[in-house]
Amino acid sequence: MTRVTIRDVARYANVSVTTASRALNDTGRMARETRERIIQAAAKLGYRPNSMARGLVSQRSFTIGLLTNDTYGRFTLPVAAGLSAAMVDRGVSVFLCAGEGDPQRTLLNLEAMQEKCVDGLVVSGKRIDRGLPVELPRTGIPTIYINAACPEGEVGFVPDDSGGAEAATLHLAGLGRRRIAHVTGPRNFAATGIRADGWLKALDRMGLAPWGEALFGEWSEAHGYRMADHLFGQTSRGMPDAVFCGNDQIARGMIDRLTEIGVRVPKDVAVVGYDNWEIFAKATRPPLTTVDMGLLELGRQAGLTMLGMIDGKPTPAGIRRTPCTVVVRESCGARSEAD
Amino acid sequence: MTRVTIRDVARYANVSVTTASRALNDTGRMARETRERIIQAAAKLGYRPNSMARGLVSQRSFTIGLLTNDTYGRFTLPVAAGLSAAMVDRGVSVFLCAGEGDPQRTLLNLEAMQEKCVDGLVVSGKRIDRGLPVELPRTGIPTIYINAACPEGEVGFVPDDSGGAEAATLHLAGLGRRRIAHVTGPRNFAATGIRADGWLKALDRMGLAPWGEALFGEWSEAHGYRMADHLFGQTSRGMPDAVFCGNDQIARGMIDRLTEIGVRVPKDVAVVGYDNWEIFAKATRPPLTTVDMGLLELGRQAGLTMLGMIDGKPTPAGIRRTPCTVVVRESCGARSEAD
DNA sequence: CTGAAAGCGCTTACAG
DNA sequence: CTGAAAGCGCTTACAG
Repeated sequence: MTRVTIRDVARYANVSVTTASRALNDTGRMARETRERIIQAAAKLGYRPNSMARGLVSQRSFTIGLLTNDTYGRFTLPVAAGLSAAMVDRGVSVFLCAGEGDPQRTLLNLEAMQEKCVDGLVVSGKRIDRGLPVELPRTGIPTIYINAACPEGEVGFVPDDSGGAEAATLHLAGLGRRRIAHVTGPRNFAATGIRADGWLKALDRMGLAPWGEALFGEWSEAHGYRMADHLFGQTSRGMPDAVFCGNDQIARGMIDRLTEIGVRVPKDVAVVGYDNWEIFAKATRPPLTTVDMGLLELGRQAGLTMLGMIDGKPTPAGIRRTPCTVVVRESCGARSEAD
Repeated sequence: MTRVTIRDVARYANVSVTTASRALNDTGRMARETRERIIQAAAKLGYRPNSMARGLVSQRSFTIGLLTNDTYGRFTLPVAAGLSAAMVDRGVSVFLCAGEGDPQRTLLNLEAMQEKCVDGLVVSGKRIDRGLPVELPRTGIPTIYINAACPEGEVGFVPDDSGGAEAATLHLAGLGRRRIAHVTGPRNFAATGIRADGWLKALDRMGLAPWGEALFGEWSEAHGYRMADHLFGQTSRGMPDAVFCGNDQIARGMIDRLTEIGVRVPKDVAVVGYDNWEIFAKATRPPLTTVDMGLLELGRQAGLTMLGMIDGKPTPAGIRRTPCTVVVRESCGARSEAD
């Protein structure tokens, strides 16, 4: 029942612990035959190196901490999956620390991570203009900020929301839409501003005028629902023929209301969402064309970068923007004739 | 820049490492004054015990592994948050291992957890009748199964779906509804059967006959949408005055379609969902009364139990069912007059 | 090519 | 009440 150690392996293979260690780590030079004999002995005995012992001497724990304040994890979970996948292949595991936006709890987690001697720290949030509820003490631990405010001189990863918004708008324009409105979340989120800029930029590129101003509000269905009335209620001033929404919930509310008041989607109005929250986007009637932020890949990239930082590779500070893509479903009519 | 160790603390407080260790761990007996002096020295120097070193000698890593195959984490995330909260207070951190339902990856994670010498393992899934895609090797590590198939002789946690379904149905009956239908997910999920039984049990208790059979299908809005037509399409055979839905998505589809065909919710028909997926339930028009599975608390309970198992406390095998509660919103009319 | 020894940072008998 | 020593399971100079 007691765990097999490197001593057991060494004894079994008739070598010293030193040699066993070298064979198992593929370092040093030794007779091929010896190395293989040792490796086979390890396999035979079901040897697993004790990473606490290994960490103690090598001063690396082969762990990183993921600090998140995104309780429901819609953003963090795909990121975590990508991160974890990149890491596990290299033998590093990730601690999940749910801060719940509470300074007390965050601090507790932070201390735990220090005691565990994590090799790196990933701070993951749900908005790019807010950091942790506490100041991160200067620990000297490599740190990456994902979807969170990234302090000067640190490295961050963020989806390229400007590019995503542009792509969405260009998709609409490419389908012949000319009067493209934008309904989005609260004005005080950095992301809304960036997406609105992407919308304007794409319109400008196409020589199109924006249909009114960006309609800021909440990230909710209710906001989309209300803005449908706002945009399509008074026919006097004409109507947009497309709406680019700041997230999928808004798009859902928009489409639901449009359907209720007899505006046909996509025939009369094309709608694009943002987030590609699949369970949501696919259930919208019609299924929602939306922007995917590529969070899984973002997490993977961040993981690779973290691995480099841990290995001491020089890593320039600054924010990396990873690509967003338009996922075409049916709410824009791109497939109305094709399929 | 180099980390402060217990030796630094000992030197600073003018005691041996042994005494420092005892003071910091609050073991042994020594002059109060000495103990306090040491603790203050530690605080002053910002000492954090190295848990790898501590783990090496105490044969405990103060970590557990959370193996999940619930990619999107709707179920796992609240569970993980509760688990983590219960654990962090006791100094144990949790590794997040996303198996993605892939045997290869799951195995890799499992090996990583063994190398990390986790004190416990939590297997978390999204359905109670499916386990990990690989057989868990007999490691002797305390293990808890949450929302996943729990092998004979192991300990598991699961929401009390039968009780939840009963409570939902009784809520409906208590509001005077007499013709209560049930629309739910696929027949081959264990949870659908259990919830359907709860529905029948509650009806029986109230002396009510079920309105037709349980309508199995998918866990989707589309299914709810279609079943609305099925239940309310032909007026010839009468209509239910309430529908208990197997999850919130089904309820959402149901309500959306009901509204479209002119059936008023809750006036004509009361609807209850299941899951209390808030972002969803709150956006439904009207906001959805639904069953909350208490996943956060379930996770906390599991964490406490795990802590006990790690400490060697005898823990009877078997499945624990944690309570589900009805969250009242507006889709049943419980508040139609009140508010 | 191989091994004995020191040491990573702790805890815990054991001795005083 | 306090400390010197051994040891947890590894890796890595150092010596041969």
